[in-house]
Amino acid sequence: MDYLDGLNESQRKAVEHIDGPMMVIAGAGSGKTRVLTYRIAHLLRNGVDAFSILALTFTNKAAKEMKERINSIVGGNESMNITMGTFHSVFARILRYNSDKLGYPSNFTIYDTQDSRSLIKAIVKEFGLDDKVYKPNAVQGRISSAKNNLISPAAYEANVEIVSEDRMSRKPEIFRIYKEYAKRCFQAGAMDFDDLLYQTNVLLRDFPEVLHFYQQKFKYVLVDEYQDTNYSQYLIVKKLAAVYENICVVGDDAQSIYSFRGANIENILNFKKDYPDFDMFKLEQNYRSTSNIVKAANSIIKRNKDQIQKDVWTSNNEGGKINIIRCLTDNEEGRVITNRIFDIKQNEGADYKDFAILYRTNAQSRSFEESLRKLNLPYKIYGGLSFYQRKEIKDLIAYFRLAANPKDEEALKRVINYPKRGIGKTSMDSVILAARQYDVSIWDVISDFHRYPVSIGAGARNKMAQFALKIQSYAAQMDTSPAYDLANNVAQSSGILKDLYDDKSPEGVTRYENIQELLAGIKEFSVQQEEKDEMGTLSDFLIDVALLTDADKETEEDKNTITLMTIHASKGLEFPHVFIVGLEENLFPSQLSLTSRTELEEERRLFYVAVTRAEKTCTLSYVVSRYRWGQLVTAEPSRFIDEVDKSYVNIENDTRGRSGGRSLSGYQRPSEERTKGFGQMGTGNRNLRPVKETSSVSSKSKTGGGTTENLKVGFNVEHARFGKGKVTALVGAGSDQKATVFFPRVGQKTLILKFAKLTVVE
DNA sequence: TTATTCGGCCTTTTT
DNA sequence: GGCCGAATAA
Repeated sequence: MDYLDGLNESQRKAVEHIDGPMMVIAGAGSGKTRVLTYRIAHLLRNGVDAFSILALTFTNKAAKEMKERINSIVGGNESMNITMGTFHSVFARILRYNSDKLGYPSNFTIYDTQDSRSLIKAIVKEFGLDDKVYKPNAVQGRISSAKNNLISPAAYEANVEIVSEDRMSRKPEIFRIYKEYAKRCFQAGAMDFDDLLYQTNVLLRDFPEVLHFYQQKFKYVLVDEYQDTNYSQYLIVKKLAAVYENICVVGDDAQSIYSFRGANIENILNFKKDYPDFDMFKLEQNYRSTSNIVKAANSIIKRNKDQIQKDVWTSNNEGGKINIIRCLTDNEEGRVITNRIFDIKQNEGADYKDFAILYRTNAQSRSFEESLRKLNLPYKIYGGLSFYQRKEIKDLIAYFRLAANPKDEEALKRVINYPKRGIGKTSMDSVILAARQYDVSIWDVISDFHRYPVSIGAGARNKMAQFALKIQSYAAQMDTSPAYDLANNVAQSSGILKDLYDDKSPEGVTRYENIQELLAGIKEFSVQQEEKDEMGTLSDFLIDVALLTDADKETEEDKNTITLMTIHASKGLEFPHVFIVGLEENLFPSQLSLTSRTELEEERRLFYVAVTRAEKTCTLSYVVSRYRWGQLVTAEPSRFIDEVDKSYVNIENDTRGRSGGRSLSGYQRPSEERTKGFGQMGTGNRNLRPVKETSSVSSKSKTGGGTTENLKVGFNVEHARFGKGKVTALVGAGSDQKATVFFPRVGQKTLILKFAKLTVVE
């Protein structure tokens, strides 16, 4: 039992617990993943069949890593047979096997957030409701939380409390939208993210034989990050584990940060009710952080009222104090933090991957990106616009989705006229109207105009019929060709590849490359499937795509880079040096979370999560004024800064009460010298930095005509084809003026201002 | 039907 | 500052 030696007492006890319900409350950095991994390995060593283990993780990447670690402990590749992944991906697959029972096609589509929102928008419009009142985001939120609490459209309508809430908020028609939304998703053969859990519940509720099958199959159930499960997930787990009760949940109430998507700490309390004789294990020794960081984190979280008593401690070194940095603007924050990273790297020989910049909102990444780029430091942004959310990727995937399931209306609407084939809005509107009247999907209409006649021009009708034929020919290959062959065929014959190839602007080139990258990814998928002796079809690939995030798609070159991400995305990760930025009132804590104590406590837990990501150093920063909605607004330091016990804190550059910014010079001067040294900034002197000109310049130049006499050498400009660049020379006069512009990625270009569309940017 | 511009409205956080 | 939809022009 050599593998047990590396564990501490409480870890080992948890690992050795085999049968019966158990809960592990694991403080931050206490080796939670380790326990989970070792416990599964231990189950396998003790003769438990890998096929009978279900492990639900928070990300697919975590699942992948865990499988690898299990293999390295147990040897062989038994972990391959464990059902492991996120709730969404595991149950999406289970739903696929059983979709016929629920009346869905087995190739059902998974609608992402954008798809659902656009469907809701369309419904609001069709109902003639005001989308200022029925804001798609808000409506979607209502529907989503209904589903997460397993409230069907009918139950929603019948629920007095919910309906009166909607009336109070002057949105009494939400129940109708929900009903129509559910109907249309079903008609389109589509499930949204919430459906993957909701429909799983329906399946297990209405089909006892299915429930029985999975109860027998999954004799051992493990759930990671249990504090972040919602009611819908809770009930799935409860049902599956009801027979054997070999259920192990792992979590930390102090790190519950997903209540906005229905996560419920109550699930931890319910656990005690559901399994009164459960065994509880507490992991309280932190192996990750210095004692200053652990103590500081404890001093933060103890302000929350709602929590399970825990005493997280560490035997690690004291380490440095938590640094607090004040900056004047968000741009300066970017520079200061970036320079700090550079210094630490130089002085301590740290790697880029040892650093993380964590923020509350994705929008904050901009200033850090800019300064990191200027210093030529490698970084990777997680979240935000992910690879799979890019337009060109979504476009191609929409074709794949249609091939798998032609009734997928969101995909159809997306690409029926892309690349352009002369099917305009007017024709589409008539078809949509007809589809509603016949009460069928748009696909039904365009694939059979004889049966569903529509009064539109013969030209448009022909084009649509042609499009339908094309999709049908793809669909025919769906189950017979490997994913890559079909994908490649679709990319070519849909015209997407050509459309992007013809676009020679840097953005166009990038888009083309992205498509190639996607195809390469599919190729890899095909090869992997072949190794498993399965022919991976494109629709198998689609499940992965819908549920994959950037965290799951890490490439070799990303390995040694500085990490930029939201605090939410950082959960479960750790870094030697962590920078938590933007600690300002109304930003962190968020303005939208200040109305109740529970909301504020969740923000505080978020802060706790952020601080506990740090191993060696933790730095907090805030800004005096920040650009928000394009305007400079003043900010107050976050209350959270004051909530950290003063004995673990080192306040730098605190110029409050003194003449502003003076003590900051200690940072700025070296930073500028360094910037110059890299030769990235051109002038290097901030006083000479080009500034935004009056609107007359940009509006004149934007229209493409007119002169740009206000344009000066040294200005930063943007050109539609080449992106951002700097004007290096101007020749000529009036509308014949020529500008020589240096674009970093393209090189020098001479543009005739009469034709060039230059926008002056800062 | 398509291209282009303008104005309104944002914004938490993610599967 | 950026996105989306409506309005407008070609």
